[in-house]
Amino acid sequence: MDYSEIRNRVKEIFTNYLEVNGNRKTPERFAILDMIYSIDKHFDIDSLHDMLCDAKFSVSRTSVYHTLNILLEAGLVAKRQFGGKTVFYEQTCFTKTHHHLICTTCGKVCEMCNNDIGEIIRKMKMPSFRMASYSLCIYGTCSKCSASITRKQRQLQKVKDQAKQIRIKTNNETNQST
Amino acid sequence: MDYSEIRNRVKEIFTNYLEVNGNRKTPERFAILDMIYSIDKHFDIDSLHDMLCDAKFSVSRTSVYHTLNILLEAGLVAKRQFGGKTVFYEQTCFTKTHHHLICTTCGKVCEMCNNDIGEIIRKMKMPSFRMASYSLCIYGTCSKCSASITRKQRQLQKVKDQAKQIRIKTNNETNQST
DNA sequence: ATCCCTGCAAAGGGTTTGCAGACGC
DNA sequence: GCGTCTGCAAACCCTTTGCAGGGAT
Repeated sequence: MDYSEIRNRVKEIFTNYLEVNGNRKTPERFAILDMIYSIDKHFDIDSLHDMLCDAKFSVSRTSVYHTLNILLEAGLVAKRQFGGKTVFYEQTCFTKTHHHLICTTCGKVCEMCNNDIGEIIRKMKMPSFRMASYSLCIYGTCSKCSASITRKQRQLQKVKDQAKQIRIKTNNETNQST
Repeated sequence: MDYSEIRNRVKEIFTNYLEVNGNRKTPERFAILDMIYSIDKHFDIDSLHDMLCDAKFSVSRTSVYHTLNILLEAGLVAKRQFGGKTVFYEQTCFTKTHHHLICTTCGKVCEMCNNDIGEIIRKMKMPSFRMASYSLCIYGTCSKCSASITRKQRQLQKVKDQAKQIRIKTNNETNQST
């Protein structure tokens, strides 16, 4: 399914949801939906708002917040929290299921696909629970931060070694002088 | 490993962490750690604070916040966000790995164990990423809410059916009168 | 014409910060 | 005794709420 078709389909779904729930079909709401489905990664509310303003479609933050809540209820977007303060959102329809790799050092979040996990989760027995969606967050250290931590540790080791050398030297001198 | 041994072991780990990082070993910090490891489920900061006050160990919220950050860095607790506003925490050491079932209707969070998933995640190839921990959140509807939704839908259907019957009756009467 | 929606401004609430006194080291 | 920690109060910031005007139905 290509880009424009996805956008049409989600628009259709949203239209239907708004009608069923007796909500109004305002241009702001469709503009927000459209913008969200033009972003293929997770985003925070500020970025979304900025993007809408840049696209010459100024919507107030209030409306963005309100519309996102409707879209959440409609199941057209998902909320994501990766441990930091910022709350992220992402599209859910016609999207590859993916997981998140979160670097606890720099805070960077990467996406990763793996179909095995999704299958196992869907097959999992959940007594008296009807699953709708899931979110897998993997915390750790990215390559960049791993390298920088190793570098820091090496530097620390160097300092310790130097201190040791100085102690040995000092001891020797003290011993020689006595 | 039994309860008191776990508490001793985590205290040891925390002591070591504080020493290595040049932090002070204050009674508040150990009281908070001890309280956390006496709670075997996730908890929010307010509950933790209340529990400490109830246990005749009044610690300020500020200290609770600060200590939790240290414990997070030390890897002795994990932060959990389930989509709502509240931030939860839970113990990480000597704890059965578990996943969370979150009811998006009532907000209730249940814990569920499944070893298969943990194994697959650990075996998963993550290019240039060193995994430390993971969090799996499963969103859906719990049995109670499922039942109540079904009930509501049935009621709605009943109202619609009644309306239909009235329409039919009215039509018949209109037809008869003409 | 109704009344829900937008958007401004203000309130709300959880978390962080500044600072003075206390206390671990 | 030094330097950091505790705890109070205030600041901070994201999100929600109240309200008046405007637009969808």
